Amino acid sequence: MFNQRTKIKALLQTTPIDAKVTVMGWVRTFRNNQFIALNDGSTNLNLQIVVPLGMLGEDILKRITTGASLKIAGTIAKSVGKGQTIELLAENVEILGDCDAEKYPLQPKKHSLEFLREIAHLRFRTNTFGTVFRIRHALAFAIHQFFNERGFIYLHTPIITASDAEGAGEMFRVTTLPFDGTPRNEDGSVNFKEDFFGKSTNLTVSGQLEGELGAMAFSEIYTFGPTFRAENSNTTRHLAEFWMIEPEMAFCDLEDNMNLAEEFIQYIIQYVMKNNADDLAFLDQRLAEEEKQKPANERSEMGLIEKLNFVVNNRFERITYTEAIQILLDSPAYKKKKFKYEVSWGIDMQSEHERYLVEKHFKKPVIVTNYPADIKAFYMRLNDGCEPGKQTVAAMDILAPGIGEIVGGSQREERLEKLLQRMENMHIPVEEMNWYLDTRRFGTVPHAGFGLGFERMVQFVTGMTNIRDVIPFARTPKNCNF
RNA sequence: UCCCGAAUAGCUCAGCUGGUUAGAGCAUCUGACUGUUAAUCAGAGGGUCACUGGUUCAAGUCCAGUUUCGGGAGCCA
Repeated sequence: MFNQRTKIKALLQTTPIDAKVTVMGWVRTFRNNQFIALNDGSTNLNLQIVVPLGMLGEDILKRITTGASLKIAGTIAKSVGKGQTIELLAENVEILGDCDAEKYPLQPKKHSLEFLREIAHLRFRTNTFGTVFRIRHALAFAIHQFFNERGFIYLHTPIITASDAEGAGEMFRVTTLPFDGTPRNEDGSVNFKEDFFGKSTNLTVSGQLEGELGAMAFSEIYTFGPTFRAENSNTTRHLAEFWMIEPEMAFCDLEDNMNLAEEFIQYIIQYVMKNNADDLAFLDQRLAEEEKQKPANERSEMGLIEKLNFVVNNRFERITYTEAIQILLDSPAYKKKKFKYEVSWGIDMQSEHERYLVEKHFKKPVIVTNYPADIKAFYMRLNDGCEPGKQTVAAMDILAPGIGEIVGGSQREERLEKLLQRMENMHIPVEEMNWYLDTRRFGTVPHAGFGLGFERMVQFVTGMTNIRDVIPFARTPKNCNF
């Protein structure tokens, strides 16, 4: 019985005047006892339903409230009023689900994002979040399409891992051991032999190491899955559970890696611009109104769509870490002592430094390459021929305006001896990593890859400033609702 | 985790140097009206001023602690 319904997006696209259709959706507003703004989530636009005066009894009219779900049959007509091209002249209105107006928290008015975060189970029904999550979907789809078109294999790397050498922060423990009467060894430490996997296990912080194993057979793979970090981070760009895309390519160097990352980002933005124009238009306007509230000197120079167009049509700036440090040292900000943190070759650049490069100096996405080896992970390839004391690795970070680091990647160290040396220096347990090292023992090849934070990408494309507003149900320290 | 700020009606907020009965807009309810666009007009109901303790004749207001939220920083994607 429900198959007969027509989606509102399709109606607004095809405008089939005089067609008899049935629509189903939720009431956004009911004006004048006569006009229902109906939304079914297929688009951010509503379909106006016209209920002829006197057609419905008082008892039914009272039940058409904001949030109620309806099934309406009628005829599509050119709209008499302004504000929409077509409307549905109702012939039959059925209430599928009532919505108590006194208890329903969503009103036909502007709500704060903070309030909507507290009712995340209902916020999909708002214009803003409907739009954000349609774009999130479009980005996810575009990502799969991009890699599929290029012959990458989608590899499902494990979520539970026994490796603690991934080196990307605190991990969530996975265990079935009881809290009371935990089995102990003679020295008092926990006896993980009794645990489900017979060893200590955690949720993954990265699929990269397993991804590399796939690339050593398929040439190109990518992962796209959830990732977990038990960091006590309370910021607008961190989550305890987030999604990450990690391509890994054999026969690939840092240059190829950068080219792919840039093409990739431009491709998925273009996909959304083409397929979610209504959604982007809504967000563009939303952001423009928000900007108006700000003092003139804090307003961003570009609108959302303007910014996306710019990113799609311009090459990213590419500089080495050494050049980046020099730009910072030569900057007016440095000379006026505006930076809180020191700048010198060897530092791990702080947010203020990255923001200066991206937002003030270049005003576009910037790829920084060849970082000092001391501040980067063990698996990154050591560059040959460095100055003494200035050893660098073939790493690259893409920094985006307003977001910061959106991509982190590198060419991997494929030379067994150098990798072993590096692991020893960094106290990585070599014995436990033999499965990883085997790729270097048996037919090793130059390879590279990167990780893209999916939520940060959604933030960039939607202009949402808080990462908790671009994931359906955010997991952050002290918050695991819904 | 650190720094700063906030918490008053369902929502968004006002409430001054402490002083009668804590206000507004929107939402809700009742009624009117009907081609509306977050409809409009009239009226009504709605509050443990986050929590705990303290100062004071008197605390929404001052102080301390706790909780939660927001912004920034660190860690990072």
